[in-house]
Amino acid sequence: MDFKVLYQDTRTAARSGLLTLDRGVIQTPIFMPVGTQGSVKSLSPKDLEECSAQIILANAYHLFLRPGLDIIREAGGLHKFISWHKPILTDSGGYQIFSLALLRKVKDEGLDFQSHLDGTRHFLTPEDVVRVQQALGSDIMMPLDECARYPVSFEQAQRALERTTLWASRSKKEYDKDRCSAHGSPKGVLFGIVQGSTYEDLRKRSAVELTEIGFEGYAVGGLSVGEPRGLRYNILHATLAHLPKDLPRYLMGVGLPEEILEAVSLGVDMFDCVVPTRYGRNGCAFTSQGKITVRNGEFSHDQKPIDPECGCYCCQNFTRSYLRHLFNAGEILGLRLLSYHNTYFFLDLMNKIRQAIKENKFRELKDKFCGVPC
RNA sequence: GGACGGGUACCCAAGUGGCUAAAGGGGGCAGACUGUAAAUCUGCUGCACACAAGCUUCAGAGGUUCAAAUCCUCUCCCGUCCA
Repeated sequence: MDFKVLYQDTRTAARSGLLTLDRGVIQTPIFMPVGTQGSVKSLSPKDLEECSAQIILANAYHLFLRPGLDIIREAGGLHKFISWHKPILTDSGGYQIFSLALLRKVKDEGLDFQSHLDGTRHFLTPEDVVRVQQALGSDIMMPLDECARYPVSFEQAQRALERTTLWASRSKKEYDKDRCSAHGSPKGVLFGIVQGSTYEDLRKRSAVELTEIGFEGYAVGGLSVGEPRGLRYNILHATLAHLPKDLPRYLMGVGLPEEILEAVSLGVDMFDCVVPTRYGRNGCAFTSQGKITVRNGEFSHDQKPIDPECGCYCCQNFTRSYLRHLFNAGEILGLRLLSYHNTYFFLDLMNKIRQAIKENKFRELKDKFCGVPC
């Protein structure tokens, strides 16, 4: 893996660069559409290419439970299985510790959980989780971490952070083992995940400890879980200050367009979020004029495209009136077209961000965008 | 002509003396969604109103009762069956 910052904005910490992986070169800042179960919901790999996706996310936890590693191995790895040949970042399942809280018990040794699908019990160690991701053929692997809910006491946040560091260190050892054994197939890299909730000193400690272990990139986890926005950016800013400047920084699970702009201005390189596809499925579209709920009555006679400034297939061919009709009639095409548009919109925004950084006009872009309610 | 059954809000439909401005669906209107157990979830949906009081409702008209969508009488409509 290689990461090069090519352009540095002079008025903010925003930067643009190239992240080179075995399966492709990624221009940063980048947004990664989320395909938890090996599918960016309702979109085909062809759609994703048309939207100029450079990398997508998949989830090791979900794929481990279903269809299971044997089936993915049989297919020749995740890329072949899902027919997506650009890079894939796999999330470990750390977030599922957070979102499926009722079904799991977190121990230092690993994660004891019950499948949300059939109730079967499983035990996964951080080493297992690295091996699962290696078996999938992941390009960027995330270690098992403990994502604390919000709000959480200092002591609990500290415990989650200590466990995250312990697991990070064990993940790194497991990862190093495999790297020593030489074989020619594409190799994934391993990132670290900073935790520490909204406590600046915990965030600093987490960042420092992970940097000592040494990863190929660093993610900030445990944000956008309900904390106030102002606090979020203070914490993000404080966290980034303790991470290496010459390695990629990934803000996990974020976010809305204005949140991405804010985070880019603080120096974040990578994002992922379910928002474009989930909002799309639920009848909500992002536009250059802000967010609109396409289901709403005001669009029943609106013969304009979702976003007149958008060049996507949906906006070039269909009206708001038709999209609203599709949603009202429960037609599956509606949610697919909106997912397509939203994904295109987010990736186009990232393209504009990169261009603006290159031209040293990022501040102007951000101000223009954040003047619009998202 | 006769015998039953039925007419409840935008639609379907429950309710058979007070706890009913009226269950539940559908439809309509709005909101939420952030490393996806989500094509999901939450509100509102007689009128008026910022809220509260208030006003008008269960085919229509009369009646019984302290109290009626609910009981009685007549009328009008709709279905099914028999002549």
